Amino acid sequence: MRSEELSLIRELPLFAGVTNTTFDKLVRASYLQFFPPHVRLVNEGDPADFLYVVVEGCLELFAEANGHDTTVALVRPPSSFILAAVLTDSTYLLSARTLEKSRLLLIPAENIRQAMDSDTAFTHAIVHDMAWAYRTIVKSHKNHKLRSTIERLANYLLSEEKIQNGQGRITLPHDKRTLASLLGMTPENLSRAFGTLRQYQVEINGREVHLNSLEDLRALAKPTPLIDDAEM
Amino acid sequence: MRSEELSLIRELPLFAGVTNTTFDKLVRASYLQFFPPHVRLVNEGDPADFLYVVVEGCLELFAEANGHDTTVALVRPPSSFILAAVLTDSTYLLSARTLEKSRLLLIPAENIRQAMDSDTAFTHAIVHDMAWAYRTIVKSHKNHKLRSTIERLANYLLSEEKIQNGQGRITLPHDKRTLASLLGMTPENLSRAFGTLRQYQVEINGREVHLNSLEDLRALAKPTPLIDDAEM
DNA sequence: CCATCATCTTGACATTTGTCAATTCAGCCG
DNA sequence: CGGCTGAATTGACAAATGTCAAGATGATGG
Repeated sequence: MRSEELSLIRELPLFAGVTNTTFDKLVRASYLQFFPPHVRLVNEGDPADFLYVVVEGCLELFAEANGHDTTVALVRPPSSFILAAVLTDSTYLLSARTLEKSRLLLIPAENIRQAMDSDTAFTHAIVHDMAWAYRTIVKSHKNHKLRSTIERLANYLLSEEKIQNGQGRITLPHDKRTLASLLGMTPENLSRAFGTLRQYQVEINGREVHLNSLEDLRALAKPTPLIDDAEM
Repeated sequence: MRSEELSLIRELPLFAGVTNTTFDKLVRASYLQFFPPHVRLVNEGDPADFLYVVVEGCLELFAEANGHDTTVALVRPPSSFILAAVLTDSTYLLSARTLEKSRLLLIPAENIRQAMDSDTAFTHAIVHDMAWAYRTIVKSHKNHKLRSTIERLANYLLSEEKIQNGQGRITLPHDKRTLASLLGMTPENLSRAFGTLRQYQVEINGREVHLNSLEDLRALAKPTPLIDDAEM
């Protein structure tokens, strides 16, 4: 592992405040690897052998049932995923695949548990990671139970606008199939929802989206920090 | 606080393995109180001043938006709630109200954080509680995104049957309004869904439900441990 | 530059779910 | 016992969302 990579990983929230000893032990036991796009890395139901950390790229967490699948979350650096399965020493509840070429750190579950026993700062970092992940999915759950598909799309666009800070001009970071699945709708319906948003001054051209009236869009979306704020 | 109550609380998963010193400090700073039914205790958006532990009774966690509300979870003893808000020192994402007369332990957030700094066993208990809560809501999220309302109801009935161990005969623990909201549907639709289930040998009489063919119901529900198992 | 493949879009239609209003039902209190 | 209240059910209808099939579009490689 090169030193620039090491320092990148050292800065991850998961390692905030941990001792160098703990960090060295964890990293020595881990694997840092590139994976090509569209590779399935985790299968729901399998025992949780590793904690994954996204160092670069983008991962999709999804679940399957009845021949359908649905996207539960998209994970970008710097963030771990499937932490809860590792902590409870049980099976993964979600599957994961790369959306793009991605660099991941794989930390053996056993080493995570050992580090928790010996380094309180690490345990604290774990607690924060878990709490953050929990709040994120609670928000997503509220988003789905309280809003229509069009409202979810409108809020998604407003969130992206804030993230990309694009002065009302954003680029969709994923293909529309994936976006539709994340928003809990079919691709056909996503197309129609974009059509409906035209009357709110939303112009779409491939992945380029122009939000010509943030006011109009906000009036429709009614965003609230209790669902839409990213916090951190 | 009486000694029988104390020992009940001492047995909570949240306090598993913590030192007597930590436990005493926490309990001395806390309030153990009865609350009547239908009392709102927590408002989403308010700063997280307390961690709540359900010692007796039943709590409903819900969220509001656009004049609607939806039930996110029902909490029974022994379980804490809104732990994540306390750990991140932020605002509650969910509101809470009693469904029945309930006894709650209110632990000041500040004391939780202090105890985490001084007692590693407590931190570990917190980690497990969080991980369990996270997995629970991930399952709920999958339940909603991957299943129809009837499938959700069918699986709910099967889960209750397992919990109540009723040989195909169960009693709904809540009124149907609440059940409908938990399952993400309207009360009218819940009625109709019960009607549909008649052809799967489900008889309903007030809150008494007879599942006369678990096989038929399972064929419809297609339960999976990755959504429906309670684990712990 | 064309052929090809995948993605996206559109239209017609089916299904699911919600809404509103009316009615029934059950518990409770005087 | 009667009447009140809230919960639950039912029916008729509307709206939201999904499905299937057909085209359009856009990127890619020979």
